[in-house]
Amino acid sequence: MKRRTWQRTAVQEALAGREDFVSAQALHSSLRADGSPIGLATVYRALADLAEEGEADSLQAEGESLYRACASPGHHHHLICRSCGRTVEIEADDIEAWAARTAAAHGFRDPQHVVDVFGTCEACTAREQPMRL
Amino acid sequence: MKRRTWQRTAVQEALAGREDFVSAQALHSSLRADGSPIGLATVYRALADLAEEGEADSLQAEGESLYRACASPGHHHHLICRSCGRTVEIEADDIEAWAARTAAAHGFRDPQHVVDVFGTCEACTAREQPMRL
DNA sequence: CCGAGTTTGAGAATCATTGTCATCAAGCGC
DNA sequence: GCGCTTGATGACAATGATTCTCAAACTCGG
Repeated sequence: MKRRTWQRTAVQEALAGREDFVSAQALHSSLRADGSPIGLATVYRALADLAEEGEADSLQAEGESLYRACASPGHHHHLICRSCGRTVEIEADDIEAWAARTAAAHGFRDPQHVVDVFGTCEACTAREQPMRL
Repeated sequence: MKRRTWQRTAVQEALAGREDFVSAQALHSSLRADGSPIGLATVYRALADLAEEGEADSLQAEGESLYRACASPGHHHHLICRSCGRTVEIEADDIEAWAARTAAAHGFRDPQHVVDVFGTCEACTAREQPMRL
């Protein structure tokens, strides 16, 4: 059976408290900074579990895994600022349909897909090019 | 200036000779198995270069980078068998448009996107469930 | 409260990838 | 063809994220 320990709760809450994608390492540092004596391995395990249970989304960037608490429970994708990490959840039924159709057209079963859009958000665009004129 | 060494050529050819995504390690083993005394670091460097020059596609899976020679030069996506790695290149202008539209709708600039579809190809489906009845 | 079975955590271990640096060789000018 | 300059190579160390190990601590059902 799955047990409810304060460590798991702490990870869950720490994740819920941010709206950007974080690495396990960063979340661990953050927790330690807040005075929690949680172990690194535990953070990894908790995040992996959350991701598996669908309570968190994960993506790979620059060789590390990043996690984020899911705002909406269902399947969705992300629009991520490549500069500040701010993330917007987006739904795209058209994409789901397209992926399923494409897979089927080539005889592939059990289609899964990775669809993420990266860009520079307004705030970061403004910060990087302060009124160039 | 960029020099043309037999090592780079070997990597390029080894990649062109396969139609699935391979890891740098696997490609290195493969080359060594064919009698080439090429070094691992060199394979990594060559693949990174090829990817940067747009001659190879790369994607992250299970914590490692996989590479594949590009059949079509332009922008495209992949339909990948999660069991055998066989890959089909797919084009999806609709997706490009959707990604651009979505990014713009949220004020994001310079949209880039990651779109890959995974599934189990016919051959692998057949192999894994040999006439279950 | 008790006992069984999970979970934790410190540190070791793993694994892909990158850096180091002495040596090698591609392409230049001659 | 000859040498030279400089980027490329490769054996190995170093890095960095993630996972494993295993004894001790803890959760939950009874």
